[in-house]
Amino acid sequence: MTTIPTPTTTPQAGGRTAAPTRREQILREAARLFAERGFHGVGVDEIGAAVGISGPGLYRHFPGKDAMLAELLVGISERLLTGGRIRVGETAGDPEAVLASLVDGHIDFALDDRPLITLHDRELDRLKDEDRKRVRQLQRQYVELWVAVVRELYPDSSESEARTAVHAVFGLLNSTPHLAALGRQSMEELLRRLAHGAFGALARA
Amino acid sequence: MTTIPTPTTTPQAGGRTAAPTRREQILREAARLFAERGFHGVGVDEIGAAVGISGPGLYRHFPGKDAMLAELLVGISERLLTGGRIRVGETAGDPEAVLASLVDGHIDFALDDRPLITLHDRELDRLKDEDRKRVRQLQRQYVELWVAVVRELYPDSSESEARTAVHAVFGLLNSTPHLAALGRQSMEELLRRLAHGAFGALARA
DNA sequence: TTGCTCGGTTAATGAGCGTTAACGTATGGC
DNA sequence: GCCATACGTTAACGCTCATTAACCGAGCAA
Repeated sequence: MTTIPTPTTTPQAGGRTAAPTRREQILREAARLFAERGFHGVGVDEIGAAVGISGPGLYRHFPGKDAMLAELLVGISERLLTGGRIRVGETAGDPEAVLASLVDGHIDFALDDRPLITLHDRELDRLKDEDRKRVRQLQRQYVELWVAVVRELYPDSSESEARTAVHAVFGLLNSTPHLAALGRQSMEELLRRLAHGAFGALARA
Repeated sequence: MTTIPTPTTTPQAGGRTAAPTRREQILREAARLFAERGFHGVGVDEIGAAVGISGPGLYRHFPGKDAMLAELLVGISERLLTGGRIRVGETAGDPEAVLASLVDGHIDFALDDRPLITLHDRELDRLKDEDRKRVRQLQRQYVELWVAVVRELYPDSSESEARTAVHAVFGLLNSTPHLAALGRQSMEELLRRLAHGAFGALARA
């Protein structure tokens, strides 16, 4: 494991939208392949081939295969959380609007980044202890965002009831990767209705 | 791959509930381990150790590691389908009752056999083409069972809408493996309400 | 007893794969 | 012009791991 100029955070600090750097290409393809065949099911040679370089060439960009997975999982967790926080901030005060915004955000995410969503709950255990702890912490905070607003909206439900419901709705929304039919628009619409329908059941106790 | 007296179906043809045969022990432990760490993440030595024998001893009971996974996935798919068919038969004529029964059955299954439910949609791709086709066919038939009754109950929804909703509710119910709190009874009750809430959203179009 | 089958054991084999070594080549600042 | 750096390449190396070989004791039927 030779040391690399590894930019622990995302590259190009400015936030510009330039041509995708090689690093980003690799991450995207690795995500796709990991999601398709599992972390252990994909070889470094395959990942390399997917971006037009061969096997060990990857080690110019990442210290190892593990590091790719770690960056993917930490990255997705961070994006989910900060996205969620922004949405909560935007609509603060109106719990119904907050929940709607969280649902919409999560749907966008599930539809745009299927492979990452898949990885998110499939391959967490392959991480080094440190990374896994970080990811779990981020996940927990994201869930708490939802739980808080759900309890505000349905005060009769208990803490663990709300938390379970949130996890269940995540399961519902993340079921997306398995399907393709139905087109983006109607998919969005349908998932939204199903999610709100599920949450609504918390009221009719 | 030496040939084995491999009983393609389940052992002890009588249907008695005897002490679990060695074969069954192995399958149960393999399911647990595969669910925890993924098919590639578990070694045969580990599976052997889990039942008190060592690595290659498994080959007295299965022709290979793949065969264990195949039997698990085919088995669960068959049980889901036949269970579903029985429930549909029992309550035929009353779509609402049929759907309720399917939901209850699936919940029981998800709560009783978490590891298998996890495997079911995580490791399908590790199967030989033949087995994978068989599993997918069984899954499809099971889904069709649901789709038929959902469309009967909500005639306004299109075929693909109904199918997507069914998959989504599966995702909701199968989210179970991730949690532990809340006790069996209330978990059942909550999942039931969430699932019906989601389906109900198909009406309010 | 004999000898077959059942269910184990440990040691060897051989492939796959992550990682490292050693080596090239363009490019861009000095 | 020079040389360091970035980015690749191919060829080992070494480990893990599924599978096979070779061997063994306990029942148990004839």
